[in-house]
Amino acid sequence: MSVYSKQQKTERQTVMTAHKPKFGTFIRERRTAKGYSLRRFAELVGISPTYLSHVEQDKVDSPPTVDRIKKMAELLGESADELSAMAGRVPEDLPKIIQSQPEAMPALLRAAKGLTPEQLKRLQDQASQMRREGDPS
Amino acid sequence: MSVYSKQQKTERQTVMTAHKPKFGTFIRERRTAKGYSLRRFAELVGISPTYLSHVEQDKVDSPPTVDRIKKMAELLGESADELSAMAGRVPEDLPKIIQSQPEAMPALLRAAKGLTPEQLKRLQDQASQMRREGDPS
DNA sequence: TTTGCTGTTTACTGTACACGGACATAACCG
DNA sequence: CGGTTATGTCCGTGTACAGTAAACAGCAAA
Repeated sequence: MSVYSKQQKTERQTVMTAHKPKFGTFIRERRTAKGYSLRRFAELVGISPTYLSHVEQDKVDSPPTVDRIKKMAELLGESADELSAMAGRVPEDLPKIIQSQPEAMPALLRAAKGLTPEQLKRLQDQASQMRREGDPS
Repeated sequence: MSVYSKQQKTERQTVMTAHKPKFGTFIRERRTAKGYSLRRFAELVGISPTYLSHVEQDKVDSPPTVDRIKKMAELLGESADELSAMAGRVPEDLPKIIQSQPEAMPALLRAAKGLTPEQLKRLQDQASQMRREGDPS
């Protein structure tokens, strides 16, 4: 470690250590419940059996990328958003949405921080309605 | 490339190629406008002059990490969110917010997709008001 | 007891994100 | 004019992340 790199890899690390139900453990539980062998499931997801084994044992420092997580979710009948959160990652379509309005989207998220699921649902409904109404300018 | 790795590094790549105003070019313009030398600015940001030079020439495949971008924004008097978007990255506090409500937050963002800045502002205000009202359950 | 599955371990690979030292160029000062 | 100092750049190197490959051990059926 040199004189630079004073505040490196902070975000990912802290996020990663935060997945409570253990991503790998959860995947293994669901995979076996679905009757997939490790090799078979790895093949369907598009990763190596080796890597899947490591992931399911939580032996990897950072979980798979979002596209693989999405594949897993589809095969297991789970929510991709839920799995992504468990893995400490952001669902793949969200960055583009955020960057399309670099000021307003982050501001909205920060304002929505801490709200209950019910409150968030109401917000979501209002957003949908705005879209139906069209641009009011 | 082996039999696996069929759909690798999709997200980052596509996002990266999307920064229109060229992140590096923009940084250089703002830095020189502020009268910082490359070495001085690099020192303040906490990166090496070499690396900064590469970044400003857009010679790097992917721009700096969010924490360094944030530092740059502060020094240059620019919006960290704006710079992050330009670099194809998500502001560092957002992943945690999203993951705190893995279903509702992505749903909200998707519903808000395509709305105008004015509409988003209205949503944001409503969110702020909800928070003041507290949990209605 | 071999075959054929299961999952696991050790070692290796390629790319992203960065650092360090040597370098060329221009400005400044005596 | 020559030497010093500050500018930015090129080339090589290092490390972490996201994986792969080959070889392995355990077990069940033929």
